[in-house]
Amino acid sequence: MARLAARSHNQRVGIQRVADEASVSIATVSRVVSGRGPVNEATRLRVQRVADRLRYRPNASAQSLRTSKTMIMGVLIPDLANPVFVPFLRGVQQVAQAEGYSVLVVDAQRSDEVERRALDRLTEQHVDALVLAGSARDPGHIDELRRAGMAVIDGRDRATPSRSLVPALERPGSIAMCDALAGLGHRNIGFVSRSTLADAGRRRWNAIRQRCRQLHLTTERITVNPEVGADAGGAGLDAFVRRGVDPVTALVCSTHGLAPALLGAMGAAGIRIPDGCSFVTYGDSDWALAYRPAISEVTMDLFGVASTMTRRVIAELRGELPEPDSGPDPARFIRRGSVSDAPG
Amino acid sequence: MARLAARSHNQRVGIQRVADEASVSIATVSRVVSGRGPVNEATRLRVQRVADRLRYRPNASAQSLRTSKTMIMGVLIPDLANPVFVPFLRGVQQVAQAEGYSVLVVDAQRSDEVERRALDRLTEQHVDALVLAGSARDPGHIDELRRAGMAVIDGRDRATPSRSLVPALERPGSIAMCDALAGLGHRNIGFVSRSTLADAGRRRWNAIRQRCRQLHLTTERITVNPEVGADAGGAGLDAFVRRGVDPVTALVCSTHGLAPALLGAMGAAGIRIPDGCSFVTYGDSDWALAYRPAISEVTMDLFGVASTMTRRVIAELRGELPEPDSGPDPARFIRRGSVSDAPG
DNA sequence: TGTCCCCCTGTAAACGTTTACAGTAGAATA
DNA sequence: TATTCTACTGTAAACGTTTACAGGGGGACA
Repeated sequence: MARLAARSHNQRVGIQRVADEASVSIATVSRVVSGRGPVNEATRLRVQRVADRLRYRPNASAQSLRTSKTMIMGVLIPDLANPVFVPFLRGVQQVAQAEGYSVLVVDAQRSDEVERRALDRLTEQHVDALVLAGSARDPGHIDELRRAGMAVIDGRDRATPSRSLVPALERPGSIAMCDALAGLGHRNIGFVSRSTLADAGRRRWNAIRQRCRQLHLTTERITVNPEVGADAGGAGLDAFVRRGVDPVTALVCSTHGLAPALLGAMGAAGIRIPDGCSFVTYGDSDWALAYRPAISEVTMDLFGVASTMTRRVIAELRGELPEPDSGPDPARFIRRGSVSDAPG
Repeated sequence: MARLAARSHNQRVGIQRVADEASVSIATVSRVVSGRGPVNEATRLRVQRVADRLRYRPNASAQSLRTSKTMIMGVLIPDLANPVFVPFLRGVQQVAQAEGYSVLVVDAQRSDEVERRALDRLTEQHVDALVLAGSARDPGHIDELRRAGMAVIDGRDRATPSRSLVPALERPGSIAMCDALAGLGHRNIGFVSRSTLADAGRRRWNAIRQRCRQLHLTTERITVNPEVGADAGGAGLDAFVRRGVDPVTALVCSTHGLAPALLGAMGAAGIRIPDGCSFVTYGDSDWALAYRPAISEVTMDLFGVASTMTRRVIAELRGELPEPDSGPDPARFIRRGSVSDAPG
């Protein structure tokens, strides 16, 4: 008995039920709840009240089936484990939510196979639009989606012809940093990393080297391998920083995870920041601000980029024209206390 | 002309089209693509080929409308900006994806209002299930969803009656850490933080104090305010660590963002880790492993927790019985090089 | 008072599936 | 050969909306 009652309560209340209870046709109910079409004020109130009382919620599947709009957008993240993409996701999420869209998130987990399957499912799931963070492994697939009428926006769409979003952004950031250091009189810049350079590290090192060459600065690649820390490694850095001719006056840390260890090593070796040596790292870390002196960083505003992309794709969906490109460059060098004029 | 062709190409191919082209009824097509029901092998092949050729994709909205299953699950994150929740999201995502579900993610942005609206939309969106990270601000709302037949799983469901997931997990981690330190002979433990303690900090400090009292250890609250860093702050710590009677032999850092600064200060003050003092922090940081000595941490396996929760809710959806509670405790103290026996 | 118009409301046809049910053809059995 | 069974296939009715179209009732105008 109780069971039956529960069941009947489970019965989702549909438009028909509301219509009956309010003694109108389903068309009128639809007009009331969707706010489209003319309806007498008294009727509107009555229907509204009934709908509220019954806790009527329009069935999204039926709506999408009829209108072929789901009000869902998909976002494809190459690798959620990489914290770089979290602000991106937040950016999409926030704008989408504000504009009435829900967000279906897919983590490709760095796997082409997973990405392909995920995209397949997304299209079946009938998302209205697709926001791509970073590279699409299979551009053909994407084009196909576009041809099928889906709104797709890709990091690549931003002028840059680069294949992937992050590298495309990182380069200007590295360049800005080199320029800033040069402007402060630094002539020899050290790039500190482990002996093997991952993708990101290689890109950064290449960008720095290239820009420094243009600026007539010299660069040194400094390897800490692998036992850098408060105990060891400082001596090696010391050799670069304090040598008589052409000392390194600014150190760039290849990756954000290495920085605390490096800072520890420098402290142990008696290298003061920024007087003895300026210090820069990549990323967007909570501790970089907490440190004294605060650590300068090359950062990417992926939150901002994602917001813009999402706004664009929504504009496209609505047939409006996209907002103009504006705002500050998403890749920036943020100078903090850890960077000062070169000595001498 | 080209335009018309494009349009016609845009026309989503439905089950009818496939049926016509393969000279069968739509029922048969449905049977083939869904794999349910008997169908002659030759027919199956023919239909399959036509479907592939036409790139037929069943319309998800129609399917859900008919079956009232969306194969989407929602996950509600209290605050995506808090990196603690990222592994949680990954856990949900990964399991869901593997089991054929898509994930609709909602960021409550620490706002009750946003959370309420998001939940509303989720229910309209007709997700099959809901995974809640952390507290649900409005338990009534959740209960209502449950009554409406949705599978909902909440962090609170794990034995602990605590209101929110993270605090509930963090406490055992803190306790494990205290136990470990006690086992190594530490008798006086310092808790280092800024002068004002945020929620998380307060919880940690309370847990530590309470456990240490049980273990007959003494605790000291040490405030670094706010200019700790390689330059300053070390002296203050020094006073606690080196004093004659009852020195602090282990420092616990209140929050992961403060740790690098603290380590810098200790290095500058000449406090060696772990010989001069053991060191522990909270969180799950990439740099904690890179540091030398590697930093010990109190961590929460939110990825694991989320996986389990998701598997559970999927089991519920399928009417299977949930897998038994197993695996290691999600809250752990991970001892690394930064912790050693107490001196003496 | 008759006519036109406007505002509101109802009817019914989609949207693209799944699935209960009925039907058909051929094989196997009597 | 007649019957029953099996294995497959088709028909049609949902699922819960939106929306084009038609209809009805009253006020304004002639």
